[in-house]
Amino acid sequence: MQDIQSDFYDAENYTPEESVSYLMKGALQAFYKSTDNEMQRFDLTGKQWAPLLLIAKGCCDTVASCARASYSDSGAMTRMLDRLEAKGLLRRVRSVADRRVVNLELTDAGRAISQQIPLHLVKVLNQHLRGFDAAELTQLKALLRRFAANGGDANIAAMLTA
Amino acid sequence: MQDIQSDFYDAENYTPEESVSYLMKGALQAFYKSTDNEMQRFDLTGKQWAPLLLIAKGCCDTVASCARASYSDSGAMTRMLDRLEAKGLLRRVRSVADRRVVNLELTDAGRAISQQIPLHLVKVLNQHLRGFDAAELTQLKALLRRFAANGGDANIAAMLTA
DNA sequence: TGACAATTACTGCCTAGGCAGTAATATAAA
DNA sequence: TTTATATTACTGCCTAGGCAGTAATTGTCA
Repeated sequence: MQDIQSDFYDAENYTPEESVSYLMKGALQAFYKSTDNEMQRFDLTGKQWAPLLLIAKGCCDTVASCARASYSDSGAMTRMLDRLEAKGLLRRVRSVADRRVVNLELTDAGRAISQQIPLHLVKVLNQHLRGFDAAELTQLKALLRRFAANGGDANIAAMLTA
Repeated sequence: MQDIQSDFYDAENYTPEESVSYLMKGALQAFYKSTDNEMQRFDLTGKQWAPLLLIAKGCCDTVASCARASYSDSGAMTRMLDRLEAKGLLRRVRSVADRRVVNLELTDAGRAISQQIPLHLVKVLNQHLRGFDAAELTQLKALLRRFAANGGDANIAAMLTA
């Protein structure tokens, strides 16, 4: 069984400016800067809106499921939810069906903000996609999905439990 | 002057799974997981190799320039360099030409490791690029550059001083 | 020259996340 | 039922980074 794939990068000629991971970091950094500016109106940081939106969209309703949806872990998510709970945007409700589980519910204030978030989030996304055509966006999303899926065993395991 | 660009995302139909930023976060997260595994042999985390490589490649030689090259700030870079200095991989040398500046030099140990880093870094990159063809990689890099460049004024200002 | 602005490295205080545990609970296998 | 395994939320300890402020130094310009 022979190797049919080509190697794009080699150690001798590596430069950060041509590294796809370096460019990806720059792109995501720019996006976070933009969301941070945009979400200041809600007294939210550039990352705190994400769990709120995931909960509001029904993508997750427990600490563990929110952590998985955020590519994070339950420890980090516990503390993020502490901050959001301290701001009065959500509350923890111990599940009666499974007493290990803490169910997450948005408060009225959290729901009010969550309804506004997509408006400003899509504004940022569209801003960063200025000059793109539909095919380019589709292509970018597909390439990112393939890049992520090509991880090691750890990532595959993470995907299986997601 | 009319708006000639189309909006790809709208608030009503937004879903995380189709969001390019969500996919980008997942892709970069997978990459950091891979580098973290790969750099354990050097007793380095998935992020500590980056400043070492930037210095070794001559991309930066002061705290401020390393911070800019890392999309970071001088405060965060000061502490990152503290950790690398504590590991004996680099040293700080006060500049005589400009006494505000601290020049960064790799130690022998730091140089030895830095020479090995590209080998393992390109292994990770090529792994995540499995199944890509050359055109797709070129396209991905170009799209990421455009996405990053479409930031707000803050990002433009950051680019001008970079 | 002297006043002012800019830059550099650093610090404190905060948000954010990874990892290895822990106790409580649930599930599966014996 | 008992035993073993898995899952959940959480905690402590660490790395990592953003932001505002500081003192020292340099550059600019009146």
